[in-house]
Amino acid sequence: MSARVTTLKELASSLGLSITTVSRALAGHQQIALKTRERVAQAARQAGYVPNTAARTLVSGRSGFVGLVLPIRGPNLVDSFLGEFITGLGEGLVAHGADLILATAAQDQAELAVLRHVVESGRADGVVITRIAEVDERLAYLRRRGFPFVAHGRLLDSDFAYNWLDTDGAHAFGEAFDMLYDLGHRHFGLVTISEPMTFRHLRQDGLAAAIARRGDPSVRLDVATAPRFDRGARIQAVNRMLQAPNRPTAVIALFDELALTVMEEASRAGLSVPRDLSIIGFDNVVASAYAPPGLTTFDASIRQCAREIADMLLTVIADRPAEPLTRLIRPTLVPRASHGPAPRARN
Amino acid sequence: MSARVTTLKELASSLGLSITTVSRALAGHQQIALKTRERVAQAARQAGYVPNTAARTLVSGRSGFVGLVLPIRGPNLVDSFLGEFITGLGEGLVAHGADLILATAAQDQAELAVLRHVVESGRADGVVITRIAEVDERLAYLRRRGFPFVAHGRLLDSDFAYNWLDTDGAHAFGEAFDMLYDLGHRHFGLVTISEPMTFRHLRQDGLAAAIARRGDPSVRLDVATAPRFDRGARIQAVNRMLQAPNRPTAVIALFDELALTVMEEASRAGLSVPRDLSIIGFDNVVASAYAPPGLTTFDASIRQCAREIADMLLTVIADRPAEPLTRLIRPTLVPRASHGPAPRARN
DNA sequence: TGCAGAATTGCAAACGTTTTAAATTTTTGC
DNA sequence: GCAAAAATTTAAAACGTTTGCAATTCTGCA
Repeated sequence: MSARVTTLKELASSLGLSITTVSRALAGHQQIALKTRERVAQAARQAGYVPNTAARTLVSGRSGFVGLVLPIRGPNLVDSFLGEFITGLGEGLVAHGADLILATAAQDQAELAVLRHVVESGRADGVVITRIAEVDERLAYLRRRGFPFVAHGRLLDSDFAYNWLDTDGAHAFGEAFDMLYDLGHRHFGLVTISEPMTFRHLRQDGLAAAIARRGDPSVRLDVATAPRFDRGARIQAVNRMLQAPNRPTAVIALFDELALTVMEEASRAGLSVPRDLSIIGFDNVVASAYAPPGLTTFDASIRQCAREIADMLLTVIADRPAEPLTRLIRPTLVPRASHGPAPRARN
Repeated sequence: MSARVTTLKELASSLGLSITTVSRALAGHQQIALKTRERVAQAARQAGYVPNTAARTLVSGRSGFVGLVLPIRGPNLVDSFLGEFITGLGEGLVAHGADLILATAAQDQAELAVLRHVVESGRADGVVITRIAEVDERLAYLRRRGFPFVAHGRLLDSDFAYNWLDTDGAHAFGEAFDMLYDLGHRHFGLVTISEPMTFRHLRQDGLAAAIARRGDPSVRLDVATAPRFDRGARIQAVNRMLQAPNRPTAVIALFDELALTVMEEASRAGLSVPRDLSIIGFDNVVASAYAPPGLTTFDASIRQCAREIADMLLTVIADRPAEPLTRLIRPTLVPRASHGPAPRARN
């Protein structure tokens, strides 16, 4: 019934050769006679020989896998980039014959524990970590172990170097501010989250820097903060901002989901976007194109980033470069219809 | 620098016990004295011992992994369910201590070759296959090998039994028709794809069956077909349908992306949804909630399905049940604002 | 033909675990 | 206090591969 798997031993005996020779022949060693190499390759192909991963990993110490720990959030929360990110990683890995292992961290489980398990069980040759927190124990752990990894995102400041790829959110937020300023806006709103993620600081700092660069004392910035996954609190915070006696004319949101909430609540409050209120997001999620009037946002090309992360990690694994690899990717503005000139009169 | 990994041998010698005893103690064998088991567990915890996956897999023949082959499509096409699906699989697997292997099939690469590699290299104890085609060589291969698998989707008819979980698209399409019929619609449009995927037939058949059940000769059905990933052709086909002298009053789309195209083109053509045209989709993608006026669709709860698939597969791996496991999940209608009563007068 | 040296092939150990069968220690019953 | 039984522990083989080193075969040349 269930077809057995061909092993090196079987292949060897069917060819009248030793296991060693067959192994070397398949690996393409020059020391094996060309004729033998061809004969072995032919037989292996015909027998459908596929080397056993476990055996190979055991002896070589290399698994050919790259690990990613997937945290499970609430029952209805799916990381909106997961699909893109994984597709990109897969693309980057397959070019080098590597595959991805996805270890899930249950909701109540520390992500670090799962990461440790992946690393120390020898399942992976390197790992990717995402969503870097202000104080990130994963980073510290991996560094302590000297285990190959690439971070998607950066620490704010660190006393050690590591491999990372990040989206230049600071630049994007500066660009957003400049564009809105040039459209006449002076009163800005920022909708952000309360979690200690570094990308939040980087983006906010980019905005602050752009404001400072203008040196215009008439610029004003209101900030609305809510926990990332608390939709109710988010809506409340947004409404507090929109319904203030003197509301901003332009709102920049930390990411699209927040921007979409602003658009919904603005429309619910009878405000017209972008006539009464300009809104700019970040991420370019699919819904941002569909939500009327079309959200102006930044595209970070997650898939491409993930692909590069895979490349970087494979380089780190293979070459262990002395200098850490770092890449800062500039997101591109996706201008849609949610931004426009500042309204003349105030309500 | 790079911390070494503790092995069973080290743990054993530090405890003054044999490898065998330590192995058994950690596995919780009753034959090992309770006191010894506790002592070993304590030492293992303290040393941070994690068993080597490769070694364990090699000897036991079980890897603790479940495989999924991820086909890479065009540069900008990401499977819209991938994130949800993987999250669900992860959730289902983690409960049993299993993890997921994601093998990517490059664009030009046969998915079957990658699947074979995953199966025959012993990387996985079972696999999940999705997007079942009318004639699916993966299914045939896995069955021939007797390798544990669960299919997400079904063959239309098969002379053999296998494990599957499917969304009851036939039922949903029947429900959509009935609802629209009761709203007075008699002239229907179906927007579908040309690829030989079984879900297409199942849904279309469900629609046909519902139409037949009514036995109303005045019911008319127009069909627009386009290749799944050819956006241009899709738009053309939709417009041909919408701009026909006698267009349908209600359109059912094979899935949301097609429905969204219909909504866009309808609005471009100056049609008001749902006043002039009712539209119903399938999948409940995120954008369907945002695209005005809000798409009525069916939610197949991919994440939950994936979770069940994981459970099923783990059962299959562990118990090799004689009878195949099958589950038909009924999707739930998500009524939004894109459907309504049939218009009185015709254009 | 014989021999050095190059070319080719093979033996055996190792990777870290599980598991069978056997050895050792402890307990029990009389 | 001793044999038998029960409880506990261990030695060694096995999983399928890679690889250092040794063995064998071949080639060219005297």
